[in-house]
Amino acid sequence: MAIDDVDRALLVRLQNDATQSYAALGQAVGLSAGAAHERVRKLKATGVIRRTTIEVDPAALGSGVLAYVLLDSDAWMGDEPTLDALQAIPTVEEAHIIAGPASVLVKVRTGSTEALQATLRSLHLVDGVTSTQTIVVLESFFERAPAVV
Amino acid sequence: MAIDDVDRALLVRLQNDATQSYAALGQAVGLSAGAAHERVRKLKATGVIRRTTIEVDPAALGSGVLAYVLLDSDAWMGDEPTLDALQAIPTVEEAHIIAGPASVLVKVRTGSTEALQATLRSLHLVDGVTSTQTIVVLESFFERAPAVV
DNA sequence: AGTGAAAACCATGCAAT
DNA sequence: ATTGCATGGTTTTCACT
Repeated sequence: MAIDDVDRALLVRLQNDATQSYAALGQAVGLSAGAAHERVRKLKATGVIRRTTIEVDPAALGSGVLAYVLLDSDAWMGDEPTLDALQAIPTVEEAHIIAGPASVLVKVRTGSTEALQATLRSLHLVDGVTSTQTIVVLESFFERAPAVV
Repeated sequence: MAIDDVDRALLVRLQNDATQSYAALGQAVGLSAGAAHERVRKLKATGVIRRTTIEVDPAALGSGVLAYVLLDSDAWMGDEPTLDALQAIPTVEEAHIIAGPASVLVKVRTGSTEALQATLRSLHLVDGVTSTQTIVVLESFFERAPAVV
């Protein structure tokens, strides 16, 4: 799909506030409400907009501990069993196959260091994992949505 | 604020789809539309729900390269000038002060390895940064929203 | 692709409990 | 804190451009 500057402007505005009306949205980018609606419909249909969602404050829900964990392995971990095992751990927010010393990088968010420890235990139990290296976040400067280039 | 199971159920449903009506939302958790609306209003007022937003597919917008970069420094980087400098680089999606060998961990998303290189150059120009260590993501298993515990 | 308007639907406020 | 209802606004569709 071809995405032009108007689409990008719509995406930026919806990223900031997805509750605004199509009338407001259209006015901001110089379009009628109907036209704005049609563009957003297409962006959703083609998958550029994955979904409309809420951004939750993890700290308000009691998840104040953030860490990144590097997983070393004795086998190739790029297959579905690994994905399933990692996805089954609710405190694992991201999982990536990486180039470099380790095999997999996961982002973990928990409510306490004890819960982090429990997650590390779960990670050690994933097939192929031989060791982990944990990077504990002391303070987050920011976590923001992907830039709309 | 006290968050109960009904609130959590509402949060999970809104994370999946923030476009549904309060009638549907209320029915799903055993509440009237008005009551569901009132609960969501409070969750927004107290900051548990930060905002309603769209989730964009970075790949569809031409950002297919993901990397994590560790920054070493010769000074304390936990202050505002560092935050501002990192925030000013649009390809930097997250920045965290970390415990361990390096000082700062940043998440970078670009459209090409050339653009990644340009971001690394920008990171080297940030005050205090002495060296960087880049972890390139080969494949993302998943990136999902924080779990509502 | 965009416009303008019509119809169905929903958010929002309020009185009552 | 929840309900049911009224109303003003919004989404959604459609004929026309």
